[in-house]
Amino acid sequence: MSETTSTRAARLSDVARLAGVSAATASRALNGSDRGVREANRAKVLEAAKTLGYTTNVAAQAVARGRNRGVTLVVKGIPEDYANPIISGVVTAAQRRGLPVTITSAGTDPADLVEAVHNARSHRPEILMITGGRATDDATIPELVDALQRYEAEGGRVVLITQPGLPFDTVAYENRKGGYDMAKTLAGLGYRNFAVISGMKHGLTQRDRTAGFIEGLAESGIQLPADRVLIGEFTRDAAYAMTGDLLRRGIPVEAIFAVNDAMALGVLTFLRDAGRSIAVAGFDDIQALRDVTPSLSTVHLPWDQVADEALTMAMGPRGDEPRTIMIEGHVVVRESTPSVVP
Amino acid sequence: MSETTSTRAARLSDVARLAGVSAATASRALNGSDRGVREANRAKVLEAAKTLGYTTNVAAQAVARGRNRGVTLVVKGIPEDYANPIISGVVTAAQRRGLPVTITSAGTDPADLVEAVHNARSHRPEILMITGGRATDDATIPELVDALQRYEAEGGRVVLITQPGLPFDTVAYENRKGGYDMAKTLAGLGYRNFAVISGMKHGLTQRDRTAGFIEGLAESGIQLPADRVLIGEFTRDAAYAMTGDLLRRGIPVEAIFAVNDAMALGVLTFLRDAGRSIAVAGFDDIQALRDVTPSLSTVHLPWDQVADEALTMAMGPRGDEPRTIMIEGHVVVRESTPSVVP
DNA sequence: CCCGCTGCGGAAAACGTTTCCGTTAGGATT
DNA sequence: AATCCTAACGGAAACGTTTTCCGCAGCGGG
Repeated sequence: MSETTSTRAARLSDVARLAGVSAATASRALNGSDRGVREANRAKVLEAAKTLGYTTNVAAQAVARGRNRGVTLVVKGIPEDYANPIISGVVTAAQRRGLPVTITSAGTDPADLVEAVHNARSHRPEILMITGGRATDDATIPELVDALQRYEAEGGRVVLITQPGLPFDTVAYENRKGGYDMAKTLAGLGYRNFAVISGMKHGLTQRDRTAGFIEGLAESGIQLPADRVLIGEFTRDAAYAMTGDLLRRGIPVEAIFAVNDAMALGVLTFLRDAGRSIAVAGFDDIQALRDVTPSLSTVHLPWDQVADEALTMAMGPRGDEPRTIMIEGHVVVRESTPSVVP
Repeated sequence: MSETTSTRAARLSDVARLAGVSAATASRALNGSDRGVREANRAKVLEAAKTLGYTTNVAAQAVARGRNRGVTLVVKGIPEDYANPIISGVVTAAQRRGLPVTITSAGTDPADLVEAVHNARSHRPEILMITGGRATDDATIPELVDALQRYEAEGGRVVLITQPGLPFDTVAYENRKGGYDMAKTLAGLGYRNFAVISGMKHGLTQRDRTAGFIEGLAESGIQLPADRVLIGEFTRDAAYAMTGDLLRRGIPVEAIFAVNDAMALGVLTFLRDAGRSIAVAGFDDIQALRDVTPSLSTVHLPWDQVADEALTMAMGPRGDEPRTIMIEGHVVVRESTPSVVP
């Protein structure tokens, strides 16, 4: 406890004094770009800042400017081990534009999301981006919409990466069509007996993907009995467990459609552990798939493009109406769904 | 452009006025926990905050308090798809303690790290946590140390999750010993001809793991020729490519040690693609391994514990001297390194 | 020689909180 | 009934920036 000389952090006025200019000039030299500062002074300020180890106090900056630079990304349930492709997409896209991005995570509970949004809102970022599926039965939606609308009214920018339907600029991807296409593809490969491993009942993402899949099957002349749709948590581990349940029931299944890749991996691994050979298909085309055997058939989504569109929309002028950009995916057939010889 | 009524965000004084109390009281009711507020008033304030859709302006709060609540985590190169186990560990550990965590990512370049730290520092968080390997030849280290020491002098808390040796509280894991143990284990399984797939020359993590491995081999009576240590980027893709180089050279290799799991997966996949059967071992024991075949032998590290120790250290009192906590891993033998029958 | 620009610098007023400190009310103690 | 304590409250001064507004100098054109 000897050398704990608790110094104050250097502040702008310190820099200004050392450089022999006013705080206003120092500010202009360091951050405010619009107005000119004589070259000699600018150099002195930069020099002084360096010797003092000065860092802008962004909090103070945000207070003065009324807004925080950059984008705040609210994500549902980070701790999943398979990286969320949206996160890396947004981070890279923002980096390319020189925007700082702050990630705040919410639990999987809808109420957590609202809280996380409140939290993010309290940072007053220029851009507030929210990702994570919505649920139909979600009682917190009105509250969420309210908070976000208020935020927009205050001059903030809101972009959603999720299902369309909320009154905000949205980048969405074709969940239903992806499921539909996958069903047709699998039927085309000769499969007839299916099961679906899905997530929480009311989640829109999984609901649309499942509904699309069922519709695609129906159009191929295949009825999917209700008990073939298993529902649980939206995670790899839950999918692993659900596959066990499914097999224990002794239903003859030829192919399992999991509503996302992480879950599909859980299914795949369970089947391998159990020594069963059943076709598996997923959704998302996360990078982790590259290292898995058999390679997984899935619906590819161009995540980088999704993130990029979202950022472009956020940085562009605000439209009169909320816009929605739909991104299409396409089915990729790999080893996990070999064609069936009749 | 009709209803773009750009309202001001509600501020504390608005809430106070509506509740019929002073700003001071409103502040105490909403955030300042220490002092008492009469129950009736507290209720009125909360009510008013709700109807106004008030959110604390954390920037202003940070300015007033002089510090931002929570931990800022600086990570090297987020966009890797295999989730960094440290990130999820820290996020969960912080969540459990009710601390908000902000993640800022730096590129892979050392200079990027310094910049990211400057950036993080400018947020004035209570806790500044840095993860990502250090390099020996890193010219930016003095600058980094300087910035961090200044930060501590200003009253901030710095914790590193990386190699020991810098004058800050550090949580480190036994890289050298892990490599060493892995070598002995593999030798014990009967392997004799090895190659190592490693990352950037001067990275301490990979250097220690590699050095430990070589030492372990030596102690088992095996010399590892220098040309058997391949060096490239610290990523899965680079490892994939390096494995190709290795095989093209026609060296008879029985087992490949990759200095981390992501790289080991690249190796594994290349071997599979090339139809070769060579033993592979990694390091870290990331969760993604569960879904891969053959299951990968690796050095297990208790990441949740690492993160937890780091947070505990950060929240506890500051010691007179920087402390270092070493976390040990242990070898896990799985299918990718079957025992060799001589 | 005067006038109006232009370009730059500084003083000071915001920005939205927290917190210090003084004040008041009301109950407990003599 | 007078005094002392304590708890709750409010006014106002911070916190570290940005930005507005004003002043000043220098300069070219009339």
